[in-house]
Amino acid sequence: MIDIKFLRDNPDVVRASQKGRGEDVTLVGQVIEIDEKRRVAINEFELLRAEQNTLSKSVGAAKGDEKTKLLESAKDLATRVKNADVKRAELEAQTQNIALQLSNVLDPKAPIGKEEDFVVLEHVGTPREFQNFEPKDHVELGKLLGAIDTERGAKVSGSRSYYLTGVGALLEFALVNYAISSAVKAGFTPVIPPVLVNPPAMEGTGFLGQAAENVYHLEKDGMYLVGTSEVPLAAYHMDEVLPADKLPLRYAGYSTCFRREAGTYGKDTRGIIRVHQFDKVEMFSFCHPDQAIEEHQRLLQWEKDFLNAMEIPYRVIDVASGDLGSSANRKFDIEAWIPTQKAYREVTSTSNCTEFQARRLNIRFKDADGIKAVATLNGTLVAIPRMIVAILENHQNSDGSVNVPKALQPFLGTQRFELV
RNA sequence: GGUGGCGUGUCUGAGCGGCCAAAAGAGCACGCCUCGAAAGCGUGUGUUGGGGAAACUCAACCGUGGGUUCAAAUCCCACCGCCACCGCCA
Repeated sequence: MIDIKFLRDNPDVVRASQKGRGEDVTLVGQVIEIDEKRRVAINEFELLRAEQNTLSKSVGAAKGDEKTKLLESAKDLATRVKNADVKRAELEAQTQNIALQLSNVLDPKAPIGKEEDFVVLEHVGTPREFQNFEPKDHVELGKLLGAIDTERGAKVSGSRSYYLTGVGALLEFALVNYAISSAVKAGFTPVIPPVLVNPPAMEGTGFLGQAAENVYHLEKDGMYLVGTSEVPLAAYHMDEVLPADKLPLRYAGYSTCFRREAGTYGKDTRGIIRVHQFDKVEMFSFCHPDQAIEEHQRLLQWEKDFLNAMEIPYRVIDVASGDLGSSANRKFDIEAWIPTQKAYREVTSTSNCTEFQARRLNIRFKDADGIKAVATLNGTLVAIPRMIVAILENHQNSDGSVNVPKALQPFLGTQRFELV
């Protein structure tokens, strides 16, 4: 949620941000208008309440006729207080309601435009030339290696489902182990969070807004399945005040992620690029707002380190304003080269949510200047299926066997995946 | 799932319907003492919101949400959470 005081002082900045995102600009005016009314209502209520507090005290002290008389007027005042309070509560709720619809204020450096208007920041590595053979896609390779079984996945769980078997399963463990051990080396606290969360956690992280249709909701229990461990990691410190000298607090969460993938019919229907369930190691940082931009760069660097270790060519893009999540003020995606698609495809993503998410979740820090909202940032260290796709396709040999990146060899005990 | 107990500030822990932002202790900060420290002594120490340039002032907050009352941390109801015991269970 946006800071209403900031909005009051800088309405044009917020308007420009909304415009850049292609979102409703008139919300800004609506908030200002209702906020005005809200403050008037607060004032009315508080004046009446103060009067009531004084009167109530004198009722306690009074005796006999005096008391009967006072009670009479106190009763009348009580109803007026109640009415003023109801009005105040309504306006507070309305203000909140509209303010929550506003997205985070864009970083001025974020490219303005729609999804396709991203800016490529850099290319790392060179897409491999397949001289003597036609590269196979990951579905075919997965079958040859006994690593991925999408047919049985569909039989048991429908479309966009799969089994990782044999070296596929082993590859997941290796990726996770490599990711977690490098995260621990970098100072992250490894975390296995709950994936079933309650409404405050889900709402607080901002996933029940535009992204709501992609969330699995267990109505009987009033719970949600998370689409990323960002949710339980962010909510971990919900309603807490963190000591400033402990910042940044960095967590690496390993969890299963659930996504309905509503509205993606026909997109990536083949293989495991877009699935309903996958495992992921996610980095999450709570830091001082003044440090957020640097921290964002660090997260990006750790993501790049991972891709480098996997020996996969990729590019880094600065995601355009229209394609940012509502909490992010800037986002960098890493896209790995997928040979059979002759395209770069998203494998990781890191967002700077500044204080936007923390304000909703009520996560603050305390230093000499007082108590303020922290900044939160997140970034993918490794999303398993997409990384498997990238590894299989980029490191395949003509017979369908696949070379294992050096970094993973200690975890797998082999240099090469052979056909089954 | 059943029964019982409990939820108060950074923590422990008092709290009779009005005198309660809330005793006491601990912690923390500052000061005195000291060569320095510990101990001791003294002072201070919640958050959010409204108004105000500020000093300050007003209001709200005792798990959450309702209710009773002129007045609720205190009484009533619902929910959530924690603890104990029983039942079931990987």
